[in-house]
This record gives sequence, structure tokens and C-alpha cells, in this order.
Amino acid sequence: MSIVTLAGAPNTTATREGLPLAGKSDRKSDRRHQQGLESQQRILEAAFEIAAERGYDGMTLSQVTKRAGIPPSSVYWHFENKDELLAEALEYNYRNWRALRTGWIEAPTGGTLDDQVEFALRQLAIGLEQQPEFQRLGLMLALERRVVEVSARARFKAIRDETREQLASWWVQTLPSSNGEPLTGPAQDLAEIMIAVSDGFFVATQIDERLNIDHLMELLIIAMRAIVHHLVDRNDEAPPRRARRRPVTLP
Amino acid sequence: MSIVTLAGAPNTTATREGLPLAGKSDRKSDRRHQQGLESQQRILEAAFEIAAERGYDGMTLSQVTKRAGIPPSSVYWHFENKDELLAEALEYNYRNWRALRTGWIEAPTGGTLDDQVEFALRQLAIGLEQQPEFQRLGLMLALERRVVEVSARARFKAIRDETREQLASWWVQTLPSSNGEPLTGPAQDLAEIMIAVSDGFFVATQIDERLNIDHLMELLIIAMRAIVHHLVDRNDEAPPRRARRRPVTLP
DNA sequence: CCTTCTCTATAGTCATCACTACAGGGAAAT
DNA sequence: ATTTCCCTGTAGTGATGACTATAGAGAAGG
Repeated sequence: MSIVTLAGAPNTTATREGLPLAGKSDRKSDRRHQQGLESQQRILEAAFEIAAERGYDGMTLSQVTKRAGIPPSSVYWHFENKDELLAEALEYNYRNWRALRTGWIEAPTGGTLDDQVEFALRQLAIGLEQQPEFQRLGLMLALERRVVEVSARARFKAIRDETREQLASWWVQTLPSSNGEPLTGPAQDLAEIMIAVSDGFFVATQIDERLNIDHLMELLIIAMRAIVHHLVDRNDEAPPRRARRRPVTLP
Repeated sequence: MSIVTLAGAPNTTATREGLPLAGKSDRKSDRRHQQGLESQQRILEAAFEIAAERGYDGMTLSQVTKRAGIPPSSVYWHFENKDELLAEALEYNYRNWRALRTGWIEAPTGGTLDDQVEFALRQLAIGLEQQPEFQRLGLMLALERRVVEVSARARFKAIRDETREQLASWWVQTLPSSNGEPLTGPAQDLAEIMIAVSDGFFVATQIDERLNIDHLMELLIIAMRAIVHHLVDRNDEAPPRRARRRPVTLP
């Protein structure tokens, strides 16, 4: 995903602490592994943090054990190897955020198409702000070109694909279509472009922290509106445009 | 920079092989160091390639010596340490490309503003295509957040800044301004946005190689035109717009 | 011919890498 | 009380990391 996950996958079973970990064995009501789960989480968080700072090769096990305060034997009891550890850490961080995230703004019901564009972009920006480490790590992994791909890279790509599909289906429901046919092609394009653009802005913020995001966001909204109108007006000619139906409720 | 370097810094003194290396000592007409320079170049190229595949920590000296076919003692004769080696490698690759690049399309003289937008975007895309490794390495370095910054990261940021300033000044000369004042603020914004957007598209191509860039480029052109018109029409109201003056010749 | 200077070849240095062997500790189950 | 099972503590493994000491090789200058 690029930061966001605009439309909603089911929240599944979230605990107060976040999502349940995929334990090694299915345990039913044991209490004695509470400590083990806690260690596992601390390892995952430490691994994620360090990888988000220095990338896959920069994340060393000694750093992880030091930050988590847990010996290497425990790390290897919980995880197969470094590769799997990072993949799980990425996944855990993402699922956890999905389950616990807050601050979503309300979807404008019955707004104009322009309103919907702004709404979608702002949702993307919120994800960016809340999840910079995830995005940073994901992009670093995505840019790598090693001969044997790191598992976490594939994991990130899958999450990104998932997000793009959700965003695309949100656009399908949001874009008007007077002739009855849903604009699936344009919706796909919009999703792809919005994610690419938000990635680009994210990178810009990482390179220059003094960047005025709000100001650029205004211009970005204008740009995306132009694209939306272009796509819609290819199939239909009747301004002023309104969203086709009330957009799906966001998770 | 983001791929590009649209407007032109001076080409300085380029040899047929590329740019002269910043040798350790100023040698005037010696011939016996020919081999040394060649080794230096091979080291730089090997280091750059490997780093572009696996990042800073992923680039190991044994890989560099193996790919360059040159022993470690020679590497350390030419370069202070790994950090400086990568910084030089990044710089060398960029300057070399600047000196040798080909395939620039002609600047449209007297075209409309819309033409100029398309022109600028296509230049950016050309840079992307010709320099993917540079961009990939640069972004990987830029995303890192280690406590002691790697020199190559600062080097990349400097090149990127340079490019953005060149692009901004190109926009200053290209944007119309009926009241006489050059639109420096909007030009800066445009440069920032165009670089961010092209970064985003680059990342997208790296993640999904089946991406149809040409199709998305069309939409991107529409988006950027909308931004340009928005910025221009805030200061002036008289369509149809034309470029203010013939744009600077591109290097 | 001898020296000088640039660069290379060989063979290391020590630190850290990912990962493991193995002996428990401690709570639950019996 | 004993066994069982999950997890940790200690202390390693061999491999590889960045980097170096040192002895030249080979060309040019004197």
C-alpha cells in the first residue's frame, strides 16, 4: 500500500493490544505463554524499527536483541531466520496499524466529485503521516534489486497491491457513469496514480523535512481533479459532476 | 535530482571516456597513471552497481573487488574508506551521465504552455529511463535514517537540489507573467511537484514492471497542465496561454 | 643503474555477522 | 512430586565484514 488503505478490508479480530500473532502452535486458552507473546511483539517491533532506519542489511540481530532486551536464542525460537523475522515484522506492523488506527475523517456523503478527490487524497496523506516507518521500509525494500529477493519485499508489494485494489474499487463506486457501465479502467488508473503520487510526496518529505506539504497538497488536489474530470468526461458530458453514489463507509 | 536535470549546468571538461576523476594529486602530463585511472573507474562503477542493487550496507568490499577484478589494497589506495568510495561512485556516475547523455528532445520554441508542460515531463521521463540505477540508489540512501549519515546521501540530496533549482529557473523563464513580475514562487512549486511526481512514478515502475508508463504519462500531463494553469491564472487572466519567451536551450 | 613514485599482490588484522548447542527456569498438567 | 512444555541464558560456531602491513612490480626520471 502506499500509506493508506483507503477503503476497507475487514478488521478481523483485533485485541486491545493489536492483532493476535500467528503463533507457532494453536493454543487455546493457555495463559502461561503470555510472556512469550510479549517477547515476540517486542522482537517484531525492534526489528521493524531498526530495519526502517537502515534497511535489510543494516538490520543486525545484535541490534535487535539489544533493543528488544531479548537474547538471540529467543529470537530464533520465535522466528525461523532473519528473512522471516523482517517479513513478519512488516506484516505485524501493518496489521496492527490497520486494527488500531484512528483519525479517519468522515467520507463526504453526496459531495461533488471534487470533494471526493480531496477526501481520498487527504486519507492518503493521513496514512503517510501515521505510518512513515512502514512506508520508508517498504520503499527501501521495493527499490532493492538483489538476486534472491527478501521476503519482506514481496510482503510489502502484496500489501501495496491490496491497497491499490481497495482504492480502485472505491473509485469505481464513486465515479459517475451515466451510461450504466462502471468506469473500472479509469478507477484503476486513478488508484495507481494516486498511490504513485503519494509515494513521491512521501519521498520528498523524507528528503527535505522543511517541505510545506499543505501548500503542495492544494496543488495536488487541483491536479487530481483535472485527471478525474478528464477520465469522466471521456464517457459522459454533463457538468456539474456529482459522485455516483454515496461512497463506501471507511473502516 | 530526480532523474533529470532539465536545464543545464555547464558541461565542464568532459573527456571521451566521461569526466576526469578527481585524482589524489594534480598530475600534469604523466602517462604512467593511465592504468591507475582505469582501475579507479572500474572500482567506482562496480561500487555503484552493487550499491544500486543492495544499498549501502549491502555493498561489501569483497563484492566490489570481485566485480572490479581489483584487490582491496588498490581500492584503499584510491579511496579513503567505504563511505567515501560510495559518495565518489554516486558523484562519478552522475557527472558521467551528464557529460555523455544523449536523446534529449528539442525544446519547443514558441509553443503553448501546455506544450511546455509536456516537454518538461518528457525530459524528466527520459532521465528516469536513462538513469534508473542512480535514482534507485539515491532514493534508497535518501530513505535511510541512520544516526551517522552516509556521505553519499548528502551527495544525492545536493544533486537533487541542484536539479530542482535548474528546473525552477526554467519554469521562471517559461511561465508567462503579464504584470512583469516573474512567477518565482509558482516556479519553485512546480519544480518541487514535478520532481516528487516523477519520483513516485519511478518507484511505481520499480515495484511493478508491467506498468504502462505511457498511458499514465498522458494523465500526468493533464494533471500538471491543470496545476500550471491554476498558478498562472492566479496572477493573470487571459487565455489562451503561451509561453512567456522561448525557453532556454537545453544542454 | 639507481632511485622514485604509483599502484598491486598476498596475507593477514580484529570485529561483527547470522545462527546454534545446550542446559536450565518456571509454570501448568498429571 | 514429577513430568512436560515454552522460553531464556550462556557461550559459543564458522563465515564474512571493513580495513591494513608490507613487500614488491613496473614505468619514468635522474
